[in-house]
Amino acid sequence: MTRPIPPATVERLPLYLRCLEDLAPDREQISSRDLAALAHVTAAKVRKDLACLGTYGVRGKGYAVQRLRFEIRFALGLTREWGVVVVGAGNLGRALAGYAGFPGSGFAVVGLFDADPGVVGTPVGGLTVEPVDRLPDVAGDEGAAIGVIATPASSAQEAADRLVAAGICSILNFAPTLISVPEGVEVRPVDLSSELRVLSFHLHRSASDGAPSRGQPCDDPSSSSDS
Amino acid sequence: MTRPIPPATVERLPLYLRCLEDLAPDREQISSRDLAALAHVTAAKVRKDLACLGTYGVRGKGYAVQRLRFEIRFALGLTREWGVVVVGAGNLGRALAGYAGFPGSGFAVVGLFDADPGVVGTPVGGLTVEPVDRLPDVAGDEGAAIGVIATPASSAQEAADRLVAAGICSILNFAPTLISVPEGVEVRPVDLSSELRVLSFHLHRSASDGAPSRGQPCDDPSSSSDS
DNA sequence: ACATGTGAAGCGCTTCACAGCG
DNA sequence: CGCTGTGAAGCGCTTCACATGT
Repeated sequence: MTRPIPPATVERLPLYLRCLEDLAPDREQISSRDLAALAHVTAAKVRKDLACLGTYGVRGKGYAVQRLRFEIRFALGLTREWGVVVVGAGNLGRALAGYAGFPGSGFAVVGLFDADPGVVGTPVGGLTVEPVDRLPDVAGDEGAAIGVIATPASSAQEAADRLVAAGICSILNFAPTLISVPEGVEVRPVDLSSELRVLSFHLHRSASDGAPSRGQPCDDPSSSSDS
Repeated sequence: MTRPIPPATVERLPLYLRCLEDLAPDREQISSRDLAALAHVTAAKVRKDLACLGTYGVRGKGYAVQRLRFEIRFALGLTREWGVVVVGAGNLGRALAGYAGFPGSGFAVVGLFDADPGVVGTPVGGLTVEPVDRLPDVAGDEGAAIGVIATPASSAQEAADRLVAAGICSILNFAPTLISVPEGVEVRPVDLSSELRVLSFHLHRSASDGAPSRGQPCDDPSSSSDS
């Protein structure tokens, strides 16, 4: 039951959870097919993924929504709250600080830091921007477990070093650069520019395949796809 | 040479390109091993990926940096500039508008929209926030090809519908919800809350495996990993 | 009859190992 | 000799099909 969950499944569990959370409150059961439609995946995938949790659905009926929500939260470690610190208090950092810590999310932003003295002291949501030097203190006192890097690329490695030094070993990196960290520290890059470039690839490709137009090979306001 | 490039390779090309762009200007050659170290991947992967481009390296020497940069840009469709419109002018939207359109990126933000009349008219960078109703006009006039959704989840589907109606078929969705679009429209979700939840999974897991501490199983300030 | 759980087949990506070329 | 380009093996994920259970 607590067999190693495949990475691909771990990446989808948050998706299922969000679909389940958005469900009507009176919905008690859901089939793999219906959940698959909501999550934009296949039903077989849903069943295989959920089977990893040791959560048993009911044959002929489906899964108990409430139970399923709990099982996924449990598997993801969302039965407790994790402290998050954000480094970089520009627009992005401020957006992420508000975005991440909403009540009930399982995450609480406990610190927002910036290297620029001109920004330090600014109130953001319920927090005040602090100097990066205070990172170790805050992270330690508040028991922060996750760090978010929202600095320019040029400061990202330094931010990562500070986070690691403060005992944080899970990092979300929004800066458009790779960072190096000691073994045992997990970094997940989130990169706008790379995403745009991948979109560019597909635009470029479909522009070449037939349609000679300027990059809008779709003129088909047809079916709103799945459900 | 223009054989279908595997999706996994497409996702890595922007990474290689960024590494090449960050290289010292006088660097003329680079081996697959060195590029692999910079990109945090394996050398075999680099060679297989680059072979897809029909870009030939020089045996015994490596790849010509300049040439390689051009080939990757070409493959990604970055030899021209793509117009980008951003829907949602909160902190996130403003951050993305500045982030995406910097000169030389291959992208130009041509419009920033918001449904809130209180925000419309605000200057952001070189742009002014416009009402969403103007989206079709601006997207048409400026030839925008990519849309970025930076609205709350509750408005994301509507934003997507407006983008599609305006003829845009490549969407980057930063809202924490799935959106449905007609076939032929590509959507890439970028989701902070899911990323945090995946990090939570790993924290949770390593906290269970041995270390009884509060979620910081790493106390190992050892090697700064690879190269 | 309906929907889950699961072996097995299918498929793509990664890794290996080395031939080939500069 | 060094490094690329590439078949082949290895591995994981997805899909299929159906036995199983209600």
